[in-house]
Amino acid sequence: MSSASERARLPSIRDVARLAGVSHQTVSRVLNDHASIRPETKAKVLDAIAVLDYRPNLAARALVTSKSNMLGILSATIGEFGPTSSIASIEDAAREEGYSVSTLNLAATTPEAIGSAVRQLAREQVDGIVVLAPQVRVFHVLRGMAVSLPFVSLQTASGSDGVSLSADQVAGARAATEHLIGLGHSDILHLAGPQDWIEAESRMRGYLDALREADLPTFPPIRGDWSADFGYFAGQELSRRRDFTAVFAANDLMAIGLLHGFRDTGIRVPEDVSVVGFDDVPVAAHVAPTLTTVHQDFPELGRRAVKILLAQIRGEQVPSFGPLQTTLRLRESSGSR
Amino acid sequence: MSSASERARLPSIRDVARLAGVSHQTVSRVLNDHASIRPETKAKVLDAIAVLDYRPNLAARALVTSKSNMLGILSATIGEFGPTSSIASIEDAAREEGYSVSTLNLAATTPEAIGSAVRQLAREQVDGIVVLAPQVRVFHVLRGMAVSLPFVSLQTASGSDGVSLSADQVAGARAATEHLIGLGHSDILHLAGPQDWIEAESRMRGYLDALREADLPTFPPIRGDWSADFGYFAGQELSRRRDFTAVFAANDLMAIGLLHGFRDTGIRVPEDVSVVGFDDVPVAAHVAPTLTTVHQDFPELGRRAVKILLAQIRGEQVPSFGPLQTTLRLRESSGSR
DNA sequence: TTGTAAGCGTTATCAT
DNA sequence: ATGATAACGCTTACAA
Repeated sequence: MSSASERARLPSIRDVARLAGVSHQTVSRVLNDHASIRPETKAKVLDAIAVLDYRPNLAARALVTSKSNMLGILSATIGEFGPTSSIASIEDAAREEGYSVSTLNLAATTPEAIGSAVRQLAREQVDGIVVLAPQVRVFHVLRGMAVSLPFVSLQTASGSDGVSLSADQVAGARAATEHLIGLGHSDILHLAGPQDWIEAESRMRGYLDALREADLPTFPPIRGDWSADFGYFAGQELSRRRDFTAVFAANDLMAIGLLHGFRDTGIRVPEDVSVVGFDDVPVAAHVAPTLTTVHQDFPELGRRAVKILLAQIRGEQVPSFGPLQTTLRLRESSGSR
Repeated sequence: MSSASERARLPSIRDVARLAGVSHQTVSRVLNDHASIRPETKAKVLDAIAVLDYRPNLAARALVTSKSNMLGILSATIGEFGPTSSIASIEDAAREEGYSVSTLNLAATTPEAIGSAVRQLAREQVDGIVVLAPQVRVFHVLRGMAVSLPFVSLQTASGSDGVSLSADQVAGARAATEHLIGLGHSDILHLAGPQDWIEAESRMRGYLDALREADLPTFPPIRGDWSADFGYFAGQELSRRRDFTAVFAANDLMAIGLLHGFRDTGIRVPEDVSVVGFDDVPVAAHVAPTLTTVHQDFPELGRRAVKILLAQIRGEQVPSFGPLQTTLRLRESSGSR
């Protein structure tokens, strides 16, 4: 029996070395599979590792290499469907490549908050950062910081010089609007996202492009906050004003609230007004009426982000993906005029 | 000008020491605000720290203390509303206490997958783990592993001896069912969650308890997978069988799908059948008809989890919270018989 | 192919 | 109250 005062210490590289009858350096070489090592030596070491159930100490490794094998996620999007799906896939993709993931939720998007968040992540020694903070000003701050850390953003800021990627929001919004135009609508409103959001701008641009191209009148967008509650409010407000026959909402949540608002004020969808959303959240296919929307492949977005970031970190050729396709999902909420 | 070959090295504790004219050990003491240090010495050190913009190296600290100041989140719930909200608040609460957070998504809930996930987290030196893997079998594995790491689970397994906490699912489900009974319903079905899930069991128990207490007939539950698609399918199936007037669904997504299924088969809600869900997801208030459901405070759950875990880690008295209250949100989908 | 020595940046221990 | 010295577990040199 071992003495009670004995501290349980995890096996180290030296314990492995002793058991295998080699130097600790040889063990290290096996661990990092160095070229020159005799097969039988390697076998002995591997054996010892298995016997002792040895696991390398990541902190020690991080200390000496100044690489943590950890990625940071900087997020400013609490609990929304899209970003959440992306985050999950980022984590998975990262782990598959041997990286762990540290997530940090931004409470505010003030320069101070962003700065301290990035510094915090840097302190944690993350090797790179995935940014899911789709507010324009976050980009400004990030660029201004001149961070030496590699980073990728899931959203494309117009004129952004950093590496970034995104589904083609403009094209998706344009397709949605063109769909409405094709149905014979000519007075189409846009329920937009918050002013500061990159995606809100992209979706609005797609909407405006489509209308302009079809020589149709544009209306000043209604600025929402992405929430279903706001959509409901907008629906009630819009019921007083009947100069339109279709609404393109910048996301599904607002669209669903809008449907509710219309329902409560006696506006029938799609008979009186057609509605199209964006994102294709899981309930979009089940609300009443089922919601026509633009589908995005969020998980793929996350996977691509990791690929790009890791290439940067490793100094490899950064892959360039084509814009991620969005697809229009036709459902009941949009009908012909 | 500094030479080009000069490697940019972050300032270390020794650089600070040199600038402040003290030993590196004194700097360390200031950093960990040790008791015995002369105010003026401390001031000098703090000054030097500010000048150099010094930040302690977390890896080095982790190496020597074998504490990482990092919490692990082990999750097996991809993208669902509740867990996602909790995770966000766990991260926030942890950061507030000076801990960072490493999240790991479980792909499968096989013993092997769970084991390797926990080992991975342990390798990352996390000081404790929050488990959001509400499958019963995950608990068995976790307990069987006899992990020396402190851990907390957001779900309460019946008979679990580990520390855990949860909203009172049974009470919430019972309240939902009693609400239906109070409306005059006597034939109430339950659309349950997957067999293996703790919360599915709790919600079913609440349902059964309420029925038994009221001396009403119980029906074998319909086992779903939490998805809106399944709810839709169930709605269509149930339309052939009209021996009930109310359904209590184990979550909102299934309830929303169910509403859709009923709608498509001509069953009116709440006129023909009443429906109650669980979770109060943001769209629940906006679907048609608006969904009566049980509200849970997921963020608070996350905060409590962190408090309990940190108390364990620090060896303090583990706080014991009362069961988190759930509240019934009355909406249109439930009506009197 | 393998071993020896040094050092990563911090805290812990023992002096002073 | 402060300083010197030794770890922590690993990798990167360099030597054999």
